[in-house]
Amino acid sequence: MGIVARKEQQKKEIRQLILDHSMKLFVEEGFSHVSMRRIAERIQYSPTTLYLYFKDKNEILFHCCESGFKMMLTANISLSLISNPIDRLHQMGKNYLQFGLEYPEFYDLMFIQEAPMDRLIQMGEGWSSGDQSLNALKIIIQDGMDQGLIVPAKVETVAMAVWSMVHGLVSLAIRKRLDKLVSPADMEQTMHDSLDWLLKTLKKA
Amino acid sequence: MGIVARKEQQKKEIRQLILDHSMKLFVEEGFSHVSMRRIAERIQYSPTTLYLYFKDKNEILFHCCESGFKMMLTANISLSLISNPIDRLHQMGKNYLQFGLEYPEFYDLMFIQEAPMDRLIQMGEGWSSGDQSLNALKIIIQDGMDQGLIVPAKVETVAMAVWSMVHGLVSLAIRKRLDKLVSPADMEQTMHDSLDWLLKTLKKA
DNA sequence: AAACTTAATTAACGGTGTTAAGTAAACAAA
DNA sequence: TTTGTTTACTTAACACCGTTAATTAAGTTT
Repeated sequence: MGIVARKEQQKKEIRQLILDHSMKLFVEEGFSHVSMRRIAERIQYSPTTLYLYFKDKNEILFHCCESGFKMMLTANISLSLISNPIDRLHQMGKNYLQFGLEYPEFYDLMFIQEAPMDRLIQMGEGWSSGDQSLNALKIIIQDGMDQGLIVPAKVETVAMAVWSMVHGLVSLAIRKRLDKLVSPADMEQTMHDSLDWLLKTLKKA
Repeated sequence: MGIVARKEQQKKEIRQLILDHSMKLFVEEGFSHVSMRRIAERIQYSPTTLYLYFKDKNEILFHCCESGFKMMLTANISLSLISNPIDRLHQMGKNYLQFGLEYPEFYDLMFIQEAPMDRLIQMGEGWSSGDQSLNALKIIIQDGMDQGLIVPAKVETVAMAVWSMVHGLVSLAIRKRLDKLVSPADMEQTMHDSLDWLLKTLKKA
Protein backbone atom coordinates (compact mmCIF):
# COMPACT_ATOMS: atom_id res chain seq x y z
CA MET A 1 0.00 0.00 0.00
CA GLY A 2 2.94 2.29 0.57
CA ILE A 3 3.89 2.02 -3.06
CA VAL A 4 0.51 2.86 -4.49
CA ALA A 5 0.33 5.87 -2.20
CA ARG A 6 3.69 7.13 -3.40
CA LYS A 7 2.55 6.66 -6.99
CA GLU A 8 -0.51 8.77 -6.33
CA GLN A 9 1.69 11.40 -4.75
CA GLN A 10 3.87 11.47 -7.87
CA LYS A 11 0.83 11.78 -10.08
CA LYS A 12 -0.33 14.76 -8.06
CA GLU A 13 3.09 16.32 -8.31
CA ILE A 14 3.12 16.11 -12.09
CA ARG A 15 -0.41 17.48 -12.23
CA GLN A 16 0.75 20.44 -10.20
CA LEU A 17 3.84 20.78 -12.37
CA ILE A 18 1.63 21.11 -15.42
CA LEU A 19 -0.59 23.69 -13.75
CA ASP A 20 2.34 25.72 -12.46
CA HIS A 21 3.95 26.00 -15.87
CA SER A 22 0.62 26.74 -17.51
CA MET A 23 0.15 29.69 -15.20
CA LYS A 24 3.68 30.87 -15.77
CA LEU A 25 2.98 30.81 -19.49
CA PHE A 26 -0.13 32.97 -18.98
CA VAL A 27 1.75 35.61 -17.06
CA GLU A 28 4.90 35.59 -19.14
CA GLU A 29 3.62 35.26 -22.69
CA GLY A 30 -0.11 35.91 -22.56
CA PHE A 31 -3.16 33.76 -22.73
CA SER A 32 -3.22 33.34 -26.49
CA HIS A 33 0.22 31.76 -26.51
CA VAL A 34 -0.74 28.96 -24.17
CA SER A 35 -1.08 25.75 -26.14
CA MET A 36 -0.83 22.14 -25.09
CA ARG A 37 2.37 21.82 -27.05
CA ARG A 38 3.92 24.89 -25.40
CA ILE A 39 3.06 23.66 -21.93
CA ALA A 40 4.49 20.25 -22.77
CA GLU A 41 7.65 21.83 -24.09
CA ARG A 42 8.15 23.71 -20.84
CA ILE A 43 7.91 20.65 -18.65
CA GLN A 44 9.98 18.55 -21.06
CA TYR A 45 7.20 16.07 -21.75
CA SER A 46 5.42 15.02 -24.88
CA PRO A 47 2.17 16.93 -25.62
CA THR A 48 0.08 13.78 -25.30
CA THR A 49 1.34 13.17 -21.77
CA LEU A 50 -0.80 16.09 -20.61
CA TYR A 51 -3.86 14.06 -21.53
CA LEU A 52 -2.84 11.41 -19.00
CA TYR A 53 -3.29 13.98 -16.26
CA PHE A 54 -6.10 16.16 -17.62
CA LYS A 55 -9.10 15.32 -19.75
CA ASP A 56 -8.54 18.19 -22.15
CA LYS A 57 -7.27 21.74 -22.36
CA ASN A 58 -10.40 23.18 -20.81
CA GLU A 59 -9.74 21.22 -17.66
CA ILE A 60 -6.30 22.77 -17.36
CA LEU A 61 -7.73 26.22 -17.96
CA PHE A 62 -10.38 25.58 -15.37
CA HIS A 63 -7.82 24.73 -12.71
CA CYS A 64 -5.75 27.79 -13.57
CA CYS A 65 -8.98 29.72 -13.23
CA GLU A 66 -9.45 28.31 -9.75
CA SER A 67 -5.97 29.46 -8.80
CA GLY A 68 -6.90 32.91 -10.01
CA PHE A 69 -9.88 32.98 -7.69
CA LYS A 70 -7.69 31.94 -4.79
CA MET A 71 -5.31 34.80 -5.59
CA MET A 72 -8.29 37.13 -5.57
CA LEU A 73 -9.54 35.78 -2.26
CA THR A 74 -6.18 36.24 -0.57
CA ALA A 75 -6.09 39.80 -1.87
CA ASN A 76 -9.40 40.33 -0.11
CA ILE A 77 -8.56 38.95 3.33
CA SER A 78 -7.72 42.40 4.63
CA LEU A 79 -11.32 43.40 3.92
CA SER A 80 -12.45 41.89 7.19
CA LEU A 81 -10.66 44.70 8.99
CA ILE A 82 -13.10 47.23 7.53
CA SER A 83 -16.31 47.27 9.50
CA ASN A 84 -18.31 49.89 7.60
CA PRO A 85 -20.15 48.10 4.74
CA ILE A 86 -19.80 50.98 2.33
CA ASP A 87 -16.09 51.31 2.92
CA ARG A 88 -15.67 47.55 2.67
CA LEU A 89 -17.59 47.45 -0.58
CA HIS A 90 -15.48 50.31 -1.88
CA GLN A 91 -12.24 48.58 -1.02
CA MET A 92 -13.53 45.34 -2.52
CA GLY A 93 -14.18 47.22 -5.75
CA LYS A 94 -10.71 48.77 -5.69
CA ASN A 95 -9.17 45.35 -5.18
CA TYR A 96 -11.21 44.01 -8.07
CA LEU A 97 -10.00 46.73 -10.43
CA GLN A 98 -6.44 46.31 -9.27
CA PHE A 99 -6.50 42.56 -9.74
CA GLY A 100 -7.93 42.88 -13.24
CA LEU A 101 -5.33 45.43 -14.30
CA GLU A 102 -2.43 43.58 -12.67
CA TYR A 103 -3.26 40.09 -13.92
CA PRO A 104 -5.24 40.66 -17.13
CA GLU A 105 -4.49 37.15 -18.37
CA PHE A 106 -5.95 35.58 -15.25
CA TYR A 107 -8.89 37.93 -15.31
CA ASP A 108 -9.50 36.98 -18.91
CA LEU A 109 -9.64 33.34 -17.94
CA MET A 110 -11.82 33.87 -14.89
CA PHE A 111 -14.45 36.20 -16.32
CA ILE A 112 -14.16 36.51 -20.09
CA GLN A 113 -13.13 33.27 -21.76
CA GLU A 114 -15.84 30.69 -22.24
CA ALA A 115 -13.51 27.67 -22.15
CA PRO A 116 -13.32 27.26 -18.36
CA MET A 117 -17.08 27.65 -17.99
CA ASP A 118 -17.68 24.90 -20.50
CA ARG A 119 -15.70 22.61 -18.26
CA LEU A 120 -17.59 23.87 -15.20
CA ILE A 121 -20.99 23.30 -16.75
CA GLN A 122 -19.83 19.86 -17.78
CA MET A 123 -19.01 19.06 -14.17
CA GLY A 124 -22.48 20.16 -13.11
CA GLU A 125 -21.77 21.57 -9.69
CA GLY A 126 -19.12 23.29 -7.64
CA TRP A 127 -17.01 26.36 -8.43
CA SER A 128 -16.65 27.08 -4.75
CA SER A 129 -14.07 29.83 -5.22
CA GLY A 130 -16.28 31.84 -7.53
CA ASP A 131 -19.38 31.43 -5.39
CA GLN A 132 -17.46 32.50 -2.33
CA SER A 133 -16.58 35.90 -3.77
CA LEU A 134 -20.12 36.38 -4.93
CA ASN A 135 -21.55 35.57 -1.53
CA ALA A 136 -19.15 38.00 0.11
CA LEU A 137 -20.50 40.72 -2.17
CA LYS A 138 -24.10 39.90 -1.38
CA ILE A 139 -23.48 39.83 2.36
CA ILE A 140 -21.79 43.22 2.33
CA ILE A 141 -24.67 44.75 0.41
CA GLN A 142 -27.20 43.13 2.75
CA ASP A 143 -25.29 44.49 5.73
CA GLY A 144 -25.28 47.94 4.19
CA MET A 145 -29.02 47.86 3.74
CA ASP A 146 -29.65 46.48 7.21
CA GLN A 147 -27.59 49.29 8.70
CA GLY A 148 -29.53 51.82 6.64
CA LEU A 149 -26.45 52.92 4.68
CA ILE A 150 -27.57 51.72 1.28
CA VAL A 151 -30.89 52.50 -0.40
CA PRO A 152 -32.92 49.31 0.09
CA ALA A 153 -33.57 47.13 -2.93
CA LYS A 154 -33.43 43.49 -3.89
CA VAL A 155 -29.95 42.24 -2.99
CA GLU A 156 -29.44 40.25 -6.20
CA THR A 157 -30.29 43.33 -8.24
CA VAL A 158 -27.77 45.58 -6.53
CA ALA A 159 -25.11 42.85 -6.40
CA MET A 160 -25.50 42.28 -10.10
CA ALA A 161 -25.34 45.99 -10.78
CA VAL A 162 -22.18 46.53 -8.75
CA TRP A 163 -20.38 43.47 -10.05
CA SER A 164 -21.39 44.30 -13.62
CA MET A 165 -19.94 47.77 -13.36
CA VAL A 166 -16.54 46.75 -12.05
CA HIS A 167 -16.41 43.84 -14.47
CA GLY A 168 -17.45 46.18 -17.26
CA LEU A 169 -14.66 48.58 -16.39
CA VAL A 170 -11.98 45.90 -16.29
CA SER A 171 -13.13 43.96 -19.34
CA LEU A 172 -13.56 47.06 -21.49
CA ALA A 173 -10.08 48.17 -20.43
CA ILE A 174 -8.51 44.79 -21.11
CA ARG A 175 -10.15 44.59 -24.52
CA LYS A 176 -9.03 48.12 -25.39
CA ARG A 177 -12.54 49.58 -25.70
CA LEU A 178 -11.91 52.50 -23.39
CA ASP A 179 -9.18 54.05 -25.50
CA LYS A 180 -11.61 56.29 -27.36
CA LEU A 181 -13.26 57.50 -24.16
CA VAL A 182 -10.16 58.48 -22.20
CA SER A 183 -6.45 58.66 -22.88
CA PRO A 184 -4.42 55.64 -21.77
CA ALA A 185 -2.65 57.78 -19.18
CA ASP A 186 -5.94 58.76 -17.51
CA MET A 187 -7.62 55.38 -17.86
CA GLU A 188 -6.81 53.82 -14.52
CA GLN A 189 -7.71 57.01 -12.68
CA THR A 190 -11.02 57.40 -14.51
CA MET A 191 -11.89 53.79 -13.78
CA HIS A 192 -11.42 54.43 -10.10
CA ASP A 193 -13.38 57.68 -10.43
CA SER A 194 -16.28 55.72 -11.88
CA LEU A 195 -16.14 53.32 -8.97
CA ASP A 196 -16.03 56.21 -6.51
CA TRP A 197 -18.99 57.75 -8.27
CA LEU A 198 -20.97 54.53 -7.95
CA LEU A 199 -20.27 54.21 -4.26
CA LYS A 200 -21.25 57.82 -3.69
CA THR A 201 -24.53 57.47 -5.57
CA LEU A 202 -25.21 54.19 -3.82
CA LYS A 203 -25.21 55.76 -0.39
CA LYS A 204 -28.49 56.59 1.22
CA ALA A 205 -29.05 60.35 1.06
CA MET B 1 -13.44 53.60 -68.63
CA GLY B 2 -16.79 51.89 -68.51
CA ILE B 3 -15.14 48.53 -68.22
CA VAL B 4 -12.81 49.42 -65.39
CA ALA B 5 -15.75 50.91 -63.52
CA ARG B 6 -17.79 47.75 -63.91
CA LYS B 7 -14.81 45.71 -62.71
CA GLU B 8 -14.62 47.79 -59.61
CA GLN B 9 -18.32 47.34 -59.09
CA GLN B 10 -17.89 43.57 -59.33
CA LYS B 11 -15.04 43.68 -56.85
CA LYS B 12 -17.25 45.53 -54.41
CA GLU B 13 -20.03 43.03 -54.90
CA ILE B 14 -17.82 40.09 -54.04
CA ARG B 15 -16.47 41.93 -51.03
CA GLN B 16 -20.04 42.41 -49.87
CA LEU B 17 -20.84 38.78 -50.65
CA ILE B 18 -18.01 37.68 -48.36
CA LEU B 19 -19.18 39.98 -45.57
CA ASP B 20 -22.81 38.91 -45.90
CA HIS B 21 -22.01 35.25 -45.61
CA SER B 22 -19.57 35.88 -42.78
CA MET B 23 -22.32 37.57 -40.81
CA LYS B 24 -24.77 34.80 -41.59
CA LEU B 25 -22.24 32.32 -40.25
CA PHE B 26 -22.00 34.30 -37.03
CA VAL B 27 -25.73 34.28 -36.47
CA GLU B 28 -26.37 30.74 -37.61
CA GLU B 29 -23.44 28.80 -36.19
CA GLY B 30 -21.74 31.07 -33.70
CA PHE B 31 -18.59 33.09 -33.72
CA SER B 32 -16.21 30.24 -32.97
CA HIS B 33 -17.26 28.36 -36.09
CA VAL B 34 -16.35 31.19 -38.42
CA SER B 35 -13.14 30.35 -40.24
CA MET B 36 -11.75 31.51 -43.54
CA ARG B 37 -12.30 28.05 -44.95
CA ARG B 38 -15.93 27.96 -43.83
CA ILE B 39 -16.69 31.36 -45.28
CA ALA B 40 -15.06 30.33 -48.56
CA GLU B 41 -17.07 27.14 -48.63
CA ARG B 42 -20.30 29.12 -48.28
CA ILE B 43 -19.61 31.40 -51.19
CA GLN B 44 -18.20 28.56 -53.30
CA TYR B 45 -14.75 30.03 -53.61
CA SER B 46 -11.34 28.81 -52.63
CA PRO B 47 -10.15 29.95 -49.17
CA THR B 48 -7.28 31.92 -50.65
CA THR B 49 -9.61 34.00 -52.76
CA LEU B 50 -10.74 35.81 -49.62
CA TYR B 51 -7.25 37.23 -49.37
CA LEU B 52 -7.71 38.98 -52.71
CA TYR B 53 -10.49 41.04 -51.17
CA PHE B 54 -9.39 41.37 -47.56
CA LYS B 55 -5.94 41.64 -46.03
CA ASP B 56 -6.62 39.03 -43.38
CA LYS B 57 -9.31 37.59 -41.15
CA ASN B 58 -9.19 40.53 -38.75
CA GLU B 59 -10.20 42.86 -41.55
CA ILE B 60 -13.30 40.77 -42.24
CA LEU B 61 -14.14 40.70 -38.56
CA PHE B 62 -13.67 44.44 -38.36
CA HIS B 63 -16.14 45.09 -41.16
CA CYS B 64 -18.69 42.72 -39.61
CA CYS B 65 -18.15 44.66 -36.43
CA GLU B 66 -18.98 47.87 -38.27
CA SER B 67 -22.21 46.35 -39.51
CA GLY B 68 -23.06 45.47 -35.93
CA PHE B 69 -22.64 49.10 -34.90
CA LYS B 70 -24.90 50.19 -37.73
CA MET B 71 -27.55 47.74 -36.54
CA MET B 72 -27.22 49.21 -33.10
CA LEU B 73 -27.51 52.76 -34.39
CA THR B 74 -30.70 52.01 -36.32
CA ALA B 75 -32.15 50.42 -33.19
CA ASN B 76 -31.50 53.73 -31.47
CA ILE B 77 -33.08 56.13 -33.95
CA SER B 78 -36.35 56.16 -32.04
CA LEU B 79 -34.46 57.62 -29.09
CA SER B 80 -34.71 61.09 -30.58
CA LEU B 81 -38.43 61.04 -29.84
CA ILE B 82 -37.72 60.97 -26.11
CA SER B 83 -36.96 64.45 -24.84
CA ASN B 84 -36.32 63.75 -21.16
CA PRO B 85 -32.61 62.88 -20.78
CA ILE B 86 -33.19 60.35 -18.01
CA ASP B 87 -35.87 58.53 -19.98
CA ARG B 88 -33.73 58.64 -23.08
CA LEU B 89 -30.75 57.24 -21.20
CA HIS B 90 -32.97 54.55 -19.75
CA GLN B 91 -34.30 53.50 -23.15
CA MET B 92 -30.77 53.58 -24.57
CA GLY B 93 -29.74 51.15 -21.86
CA LYS B 94 -32.71 48.90 -22.55
CA ASN B 95 -31.85 48.87 -26.24
CA TYR B 96 -28.27 48.01 -25.37
CA LEU B 97 -29.28 45.03 -23.24
CA GLN B 98 -31.74 43.86 -25.86
CA PHE B 99 -29.18 44.06 -28.64
CA GLY B 100 -26.63 42.13 -26.65
CA LEU B 101 -29.06 39.35 -25.78
CA GLU B 102 -30.54 39.16 -29.27
CA TYR B 103 -27.27 39.19 -31.20
CA PRO B 104 -24.70 37.78 -28.77
CA GLU B 105 -22.32 36.84 -31.58
CA PHE B 106 -22.27 40.40 -32.90
CA TYR B 107 -21.95 41.79 -29.42
CA ASP B 108 -19.03 39.47 -28.85
CA LEU B 109 -17.29 40.83 -31.90
CA MET B 110 -18.04 44.48 -31.12
CA PHE B 111 -17.12 44.60 -27.45
CA ILE B 112 -15.39 41.42 -26.32
CA GLN B 113 -13.11 39.97 -29.00
CA GLU B 114 -9.73 41.60 -29.44
CA ALA B 115 -9.32 40.72 -33.12
CA PRO B 116 -11.33 43.64 -34.57
CA MET B 117 -9.56 46.14 -32.32
CA ASP B 118 -6.16 44.94 -33.48
CA ARG B 119 -7.25 45.85 -36.98
CA LEU B 120 -8.58 49.21 -35.77
CA ILE B 121 -5.40 50.11 -33.95
CA GLN B 122 -3.45 49.10 -37.04
CA MET B 123 -5.50 51.57 -39.10
CA GLY B 124 -4.71 54.33 -36.63
CA GLU B 125 -7.86 56.39 -36.92
CA GLY B 126 -11.56 56.13 -37.54
CA TRP B 127 -14.16 53.82 -36.02
CA SER B 128 -16.87 56.38 -36.67
CA SER B 129 -19.72 54.04 -35.77
CA GLY B 130 -18.37 53.26 -32.36
CA ASP B 131 -17.50 56.86 -31.54
CA GLN B 132 -20.96 57.96 -32.59
CA SER B 133 -22.69 55.82 -29.99
CA LEU B 134 -20.27 56.94 -27.33
CA ASN B 135 -20.83 60.60 -28.12
CA ALA B 136 -24.58 60.12 -27.97
CA LEU B 137 -24.17 58.73 -24.47
CA LYS B 138 -22.00 61.62 -23.34
CA ILE B 139 -24.41 64.21 -24.77
CA ILE B 140 -27.39 62.68 -23.01
CA ILE B 141 -25.59 62.67 -19.69
CA GLN B 142 -24.43 66.25 -20.20
CA ASP B 143 -28.02 67.29 -21.03
CA GLY B 144 -29.25 65.57 -17.91
CA MET B 145 -26.78 67.45 -15.77
CA ASP B 146 -27.51 70.77 -17.49
CA GLN B 147 -31.19 70.31 -16.78
CA GLY B 148 -30.48 69.45 -13.16
CA LEU B 149 -31.81 65.90 -13.47
CA ILE B 150 -28.55 64.07 -12.85
CA VAL B 151 -26.19 64.62 -9.96
CA PRO B 152 -23.39 66.68 -11.48
CA ALA B 153 -20.02 65.02 -12.00
CA LYS B 154 -17.38 64.71 -14.68
CA VAL B 155 -19.15 63.52 -17.82
CA GLU B 156 -16.48 60.99 -18.77
CA THR B 157 -16.69 59.42 -15.34
CA VAL B 158 -20.45 58.94 -15.43
CA ALA B 159 -20.44 57.84 -19.07
CA MET B 160 -17.82 55.22 -18.30
CA ALA B 161 -19.76 54.06 -15.26
CA VAL B 162 -23.03 53.69 -17.15
CA TRP B 163 -21.52 52.03 -20.17
CA SER B 164 -19.45 49.71 -18.00
CA MET B 165 -22.51 48.53 -16.15
CA VAL B 166 -24.60 47.66 -19.18
CA HIS B 167 -21.59 46.12 -20.86
CA GLY B 168 -20.85 44.21 -17.69
CA LEU B 169 -24.38 42.87 -17.59
CA VAL B 170 -24.38 41.73 -21.20
CA SER B 171 -20.87 40.30 -21.25
CA LEU B 172 -21.29 38.39 -17.99
CA ALA B 173 -24.56 37.01 -19.32
CA ILE B 174 -23.07 36.02 -22.66
CA ARG B 175 -20.13 34.34 -20.97
CA LYS B 176 -22.42 32.47 -18.58
CA ARG B 177 -21.07 34.09 -15.41
CA LEU B 178 -24.48 35.14 -14.10
CA ASP B 179 -25.85 31.62 -13.84
CA LYS B 180 -24.75 31.25 -10.24
CA LEU B 181 -26.29 34.59 -9.23
CA VAL B 182 -29.75 34.15 -10.71
CA SER B 183 -31.61 31.36 -12.43
CA PRO B 184 -31.59 31.47 -16.24
CA ALA B 185 -35.31 32.14 -16.25
CA ASP B 186 -34.94 35.29 -14.12
CA MET B 187 -31.75 36.52 -15.75
CA GLU B 188 -33.10 38.89 -18.34
CA GLN B 189 -35.52 40.41 -15.83
CA THR B 190 -32.83 40.89 -13.20
CA MET B 191 -30.55 42.51 -15.75
CA HIS B 192 -33.26 45.05 -16.52
CA ASP B 193 -33.89 45.48 -12.80
CA SER B 194 -30.22 46.35 -12.34
CA LEU B 195 -30.47 48.92 -15.11
CA ASP B 196 -33.63 50.38 -13.57
CA TRP B 197 -31.86 50.53 -10.24
CA LEU B 198 -28.95 52.44 -11.74
CA LEU B 199 -31.22 54.96 -13.41
CA LYS B 200 -33.13 55.47 -10.19
CA THR B 201 -29.99 56.02 -8.11
CA LEU B 202 -28.59 58.27 -10.79
CA LYS B 203 -31.41 60.76 -10.51
CA LYS B 204 -30.90 63.90 -8.51
CA ALA B 205 -32.79 63.58 -5.24
C1' DA C 1 -1.77 36.07 -83.11
C1' DA C 2 1.36 37.39 -79.25
C1' DA C 3 2.09 39.67 -75.00
C1' DC C 4 0.31 41.16 -70.88
C1' DT C 5 -2.96 41.56 -66.98
C1' DT C 6 -6.30 39.78 -63.91
C1' DA C 7 -8.85 36.39 -61.07
C1' DA C 8 -8.90 32.29 -59.22
C1' DT C 9 -6.83 28.04 -58.01
C1' DT C 10 -3.77 24.17 -55.94
C1' DA C 11 -0.08 23.09 -52.91
C1' DA C 12 2.23 23.98 -49.06
C1' DC C 13 3.96 25.78 -44.26
C1' DG C 14 3.64 25.90 -39.58
C1' DG C 15 0.45 25.89 -36.11
C1' DT C 16 -3.69 23.99 -33.15
C1' DG C 17 -6.39 20.19 -29.96
C1' DT C 18 -6.81 15.50 -29.72
C1' DT C 19 -6.82 10.17 -30.48
C1' DA C 20 -4.78 5.61 -31.57
C1' DA C 21 -1.09 2.73 -31.70
C1' DG C 22 3.33 1.45 -30.16
C1' DT C 23 7.36 1.06 -26.76
C1' DA C 24 10.05 0.49 -22.82
C1' DA C 25 10.37 0.06 -18.08
C1' DA C 26 8.47 -1.54 -13.62
C1' DC C 27 5.98 -4.86 -11.28
C1' DA C 28 3.51 -9.52 -10.33
C1' DA C 29 2.97 -14.32 -10.60
C1' DA C 30 4.77 -18.87 -12.09
C1' DT D 1 14.24 -16.44 -12.77
C1' DT D 2 11.40 -16.12 -16.29
C1' DT D 3 6.91 -15.01 -17.93
C1' DG D 4 2.94 -12.08 -18.23
C1' DT D 5 0.78 -7.70 -17.16
C1' DT D 6 0.29 -3.22 -15.87
C1' DT D 7 2.08 1.62 -16.07
C1' DA D 8 4.11 5.83 -18.06
C1' DC D 9 5.28 7.75 -21.90
C1' DT D 10 6.16 8.62 -26.88
C1' DT D 11 5.55 8.64 -31.96
C1' DA D 12 2.42 8.99 -35.66
C1' DA D 13 -1.55 10.61 -37.29
C1' DC D 14 -6.18 13.14 -38.02
C1' DA D 15 -8.68 17.09 -38.92
C1' DC D 16 -8.71 21.49 -38.39
C1' DC D 17 -6.74 26.61 -38.49
C1' DG D 18 -4.67 31.33 -40.89
C1' DT D 19 -1.74 32.44 -44.41
C1' DT D 20 1.79 32.60 -48.47
C1' DA D 21 3.88 31.13 -52.90
C1' DA D 22 3.52 29.20 -57.17
C1' DT D 23 0.44 28.09 -60.92
C1' DT D 24 -3.28 27.95 -64.16
C1' DA D 25 -6.93 29.85 -66.98
C1' DA D 26 -9.36 33.61 -68.81
C1' DG D 27 -9.77 38.22 -70.58
C1' DT D 28 -7.65 42.45 -72.51
C1' DT D 29 -4.39 44.99 -75.13
C1' DT D 30 -1.08 45.62 -78.74
